[in-house]
Amino acid sequence: MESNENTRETNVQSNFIREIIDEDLKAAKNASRVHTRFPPEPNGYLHIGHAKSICLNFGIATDYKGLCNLRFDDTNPSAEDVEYVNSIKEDIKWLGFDWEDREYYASNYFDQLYEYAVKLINKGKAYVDSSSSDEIKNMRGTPTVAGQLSPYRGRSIEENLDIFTKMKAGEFKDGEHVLRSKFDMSSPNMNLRDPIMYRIRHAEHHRTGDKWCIYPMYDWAHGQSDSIEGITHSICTLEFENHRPLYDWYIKELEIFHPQQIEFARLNLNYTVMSKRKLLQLVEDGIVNGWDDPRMPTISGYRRRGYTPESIRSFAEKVGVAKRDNVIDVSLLEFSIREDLNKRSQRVMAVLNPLKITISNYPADKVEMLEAVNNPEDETMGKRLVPFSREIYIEKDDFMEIPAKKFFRLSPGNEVRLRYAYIIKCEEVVKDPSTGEVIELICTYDVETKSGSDKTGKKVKGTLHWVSAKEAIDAEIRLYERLFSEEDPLGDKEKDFKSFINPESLRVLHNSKLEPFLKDAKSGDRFQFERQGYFCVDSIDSTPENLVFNRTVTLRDSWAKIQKNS
RNA sequence: UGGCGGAUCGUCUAAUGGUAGGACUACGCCCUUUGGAGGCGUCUGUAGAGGUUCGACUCCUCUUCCGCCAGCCA
Repeated sequence: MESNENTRETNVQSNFIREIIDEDLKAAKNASRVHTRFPPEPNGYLHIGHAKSICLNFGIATDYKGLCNLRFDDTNPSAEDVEYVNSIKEDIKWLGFDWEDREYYASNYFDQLYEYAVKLINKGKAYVDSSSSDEIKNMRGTPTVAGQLSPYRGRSIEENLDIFTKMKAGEFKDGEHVLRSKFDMSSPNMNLRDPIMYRIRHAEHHRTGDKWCIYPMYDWAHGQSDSIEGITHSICTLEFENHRPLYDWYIKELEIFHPQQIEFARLNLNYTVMSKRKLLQLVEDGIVNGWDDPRMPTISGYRRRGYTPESIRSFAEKVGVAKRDNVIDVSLLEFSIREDLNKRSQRVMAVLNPLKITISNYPADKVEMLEAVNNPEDETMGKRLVPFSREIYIEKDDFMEIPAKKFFRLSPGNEVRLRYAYIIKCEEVVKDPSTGEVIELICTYDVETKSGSDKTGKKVKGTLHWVSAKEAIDAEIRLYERLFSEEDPLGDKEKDFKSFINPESLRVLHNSKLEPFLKDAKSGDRFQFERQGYFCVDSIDSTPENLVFNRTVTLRDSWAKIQKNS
């Protein structure tokens, strides 16, 4: 349906990172090269916070005519999986970015990293520690108390080399030894207290199989990986700021290319959680239906929900880049998708909760085909024909037997316009005798008021959407709301975040009636259901026989606001 | 109370010694055959106290508050 799914926006706003790059370019640093990278660990699906980082890194590369690599930080085989690398690649592509042939893995560098480690041992800057993990922990000290030197810290270079070789050769069990850098056990920066470089892990790696049984720690792998790839600007989140002195030290001791690390504040959204660990819990506990559940803040979740790549890119642009902690209001994300879909989506009429109307003075066998505009924001999208007949459905919410103040819709004796059709008047209310529920309305129409040729000058306050009963097609509609009912689900230290799940986060409607235009809707197609919101065909569960639509986002609803404030 | 980093409308984000601006939200009004969209407008902000200066969000001093760091996770 959309042909321009993956075009780039222009007019990007500057930020402190771009200013640093501007200065570097002015000073002709790195031969005026700009090379970034996006370095996910394949241990979960990408979320909207990653989208910010992707847009930042790939966006900078594009705008400065540089390059951006995709590099998987796959240094921990026990958490990682190819399922995740595939989903990550799909998500980045869908967002509209291209790493060309630069798909790299930290595991590509395991041999080089091993050589670097040997070099550090030879320089007397690394040693094998044979303490247990508890002992190491206890000797580390606290932020205010210096750590103690490991009894193994004084081992000779020869002995270190010997044991490290045997570690690699698989002669020890998990946890028997680690390789540590000999840095500073009394540093006030905990990251510098002889950080571990290698641990023994007899685990199958999704790329290197069983070639290795020692795996580098992130802190040992990351900076050198950047260096090997010639990354000029290594952009990461704030929590790695404390690690930068370590990365700089490794680079200096190894005498290799020095990428500049720049830290920015990660994205947080209210009414959701953003850590992969917590999202994994929601998946594993069955609270949501997988990583791509439309309620998840994952890229695949938003995609299935009906968000466009453009809307997410535009959102990433709007939130900005800075160093202070932030919590973005989800309404900004919702604004971004409405803004995009308003311009491009096909309009259509769909009755979510049907109420039958019989137009008593309309001929029983007559069917009129009425002209409807496909998108008032874009004339080139043309028009379509919608069938109209004696029996139609309107939305239950569009009728009130005793109208509230400012209720402009249908009520007994009142007139409203049917979109693209006639003005009707409610003459009679039919109720279920046992429950008192309104089950049908008997109305009359004014033949002179046909849309487009109405010369009666009649003015009505409300316009309703509708579908012709006989021609209507059925569909399942999934109404999504925010996943959590609390703005900050992690804010209460006493209660588990999962207890704040919004019970209304998913409501399924089975009796919805759609205009026949929708019968050919394809997986992923997006529409505006007039007066309701934006919906898309579910990519997993929808079939031509059983259409399933997901509500991406509601339209802004000023009537709901009036009700809420009264 | 060790180190590092932060603090500008309700929420984000600009202003880099010279008119505190934009976006979202909220609230009005106009318009409307989507109570949509659009248009116009309003509210609200430099954490506090001193100092330097003709002039301070910006520079200096002190204070307060917030985040991160004690994984063989990333």
